[in-house]
Amino acid sequence: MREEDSNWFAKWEEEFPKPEELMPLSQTLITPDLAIAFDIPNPTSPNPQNKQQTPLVQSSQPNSSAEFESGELNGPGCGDEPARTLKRPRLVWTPQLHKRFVDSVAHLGIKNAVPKTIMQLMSVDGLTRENVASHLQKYRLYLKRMQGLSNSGSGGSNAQSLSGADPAMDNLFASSPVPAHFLHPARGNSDQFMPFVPHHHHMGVVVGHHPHVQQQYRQFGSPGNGHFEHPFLSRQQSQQQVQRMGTSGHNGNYVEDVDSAATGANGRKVLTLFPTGDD
DNA sequence: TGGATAATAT
DNA sequence: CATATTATCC
Repeated sequence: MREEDSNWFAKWEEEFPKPEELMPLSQTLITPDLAIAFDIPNPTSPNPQNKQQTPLVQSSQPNSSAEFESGELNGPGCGDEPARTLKRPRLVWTPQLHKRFVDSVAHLGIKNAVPKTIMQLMSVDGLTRENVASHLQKYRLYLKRMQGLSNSGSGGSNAQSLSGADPAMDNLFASSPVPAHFLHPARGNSDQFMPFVPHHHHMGVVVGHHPHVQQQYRQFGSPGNGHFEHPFLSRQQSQQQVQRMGTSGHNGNYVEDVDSAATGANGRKVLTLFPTGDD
């Protein structure tokens, strides 16, 4: 008797942070396309910016970014985007993004959980099949690793304090609950559910560069949110929810809805996806 | 599509 | 320099 997923979609949405609940993140919430559309310098431009390594963290406002790209956008050769090669920077898989990923896979079923389908189901703007495929690969490894080690008990959905699992993987993957069906492949009853395509929040691609901040488990960021509004952006006004769950600096603590801000260091741009309520 | 490998970041 | 994470190639 597995919980019927009759209302899985409902739960799914529940798990997602609503735009209203999201915290305003003053980041470079601009997608390459959008940037181009606005005729502004491409945030993804290979601009050799100086590495602004701000040693200090955003102690004042953890959830507010220190700066925007407004100033650094215009740099030498920024106006000229040789072939606006929309070369997106490395995609940063945030726990939430992973959550969506896992949910999509779970809802699709292992059988249909192919990169293409997952990507489509996720409806994340900016996400490419390659991104999903790459991550899916890692995810599979994680599941495999876990299956091999967590065989005791069919209870099976536990996965965290395993001494065999790689710490790095756990960190990210443990952030999102792994459906039980994942640990046991289609056995006899292998049927998936309907290919329902949810159209809740949409995720946009954000390309920003931040000096630090990335992990979720650490000090609890004070919810002193700074509210910033972007001058432009009419379609994707997104806000990020910076919820940090950190406890005593110990590991073994998993976060549930942690949203980590992607940060890029020195001239490196990071691509971040954030949920938006637009479709 | 999936897996291995390279590249890059931390 | 080692490890981790993502992109890319086949």
